[in-house]
Amino acid sequence: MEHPQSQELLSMHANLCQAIADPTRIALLYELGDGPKHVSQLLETLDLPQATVSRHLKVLRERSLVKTQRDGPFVYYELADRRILDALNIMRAIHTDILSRHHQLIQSTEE
Amino acid sequence: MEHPQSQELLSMHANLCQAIADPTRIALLYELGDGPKHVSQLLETLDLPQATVSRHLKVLRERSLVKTQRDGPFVYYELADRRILDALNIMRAIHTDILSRHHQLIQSTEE
DNA sequence: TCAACATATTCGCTTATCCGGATATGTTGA
DNA sequence: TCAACATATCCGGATAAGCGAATATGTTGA
Repeated sequence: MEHPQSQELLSMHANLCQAIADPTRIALLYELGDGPKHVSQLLETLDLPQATVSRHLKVLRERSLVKTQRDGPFVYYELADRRILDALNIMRAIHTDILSRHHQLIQSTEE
Repeated sequence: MEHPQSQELLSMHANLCQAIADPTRIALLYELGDGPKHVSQLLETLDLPQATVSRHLKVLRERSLVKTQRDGPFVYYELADRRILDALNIMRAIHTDILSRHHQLIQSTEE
């Protein structure tokens, strides 16, 4: 298999991956997996300062991972592409496996 | 759908995603998608300083995304879990779609 | 044992990212 | 129009991530 990619494309690819490299943003994306929500709703479940959530939403917006829609005073955020959840789930599955493998290692060392 | 995750797990998840948030590491992972390669082979295709590649490989190693095997003077690197390619491909597909959507926007604005 | 090659690490520096608090902007109903 | 609420941005300062150059470690064959 060939994977020739320009430095430029690689950078942009990495930039997109950067968006999911933060715990708050991962939580936001999973929250939005349930459907569109406005900022106050997100604040409720995440329990973080409003400025913090807004800043992270901006990162997701800038990278086009979410889209927004204003409804009166509220701004609803929505996933722009649900495949982002697939990517996150794969990463989580890999992570789970790594953890359980480490766990096994520790177990077998202890006995 | 429920996604209750402890802050701790979210951090670790993010930490794993962090690994793919760099163009050099993405390139390395795709290179290793072809099969195990030693550092000099990776240097050839990536055309980067040896220290740089070694540092990035260390990041991947620390997060258990790659495993190593020494063969004489060479250290072979190999993907620990090929699903990482699936995750990367999804991110790339999302990125491609974003780009083409932007492109369409520009086109329709110009006309 | 030692020169030569393969790989890893350290150092000093620059740049990026994250945060909380304060403040600004946008929107509504009275 | 203005108070009240929703959201976004700005400002420092702290922490982390990136880099190149130099150096250290590991391995081999002579």
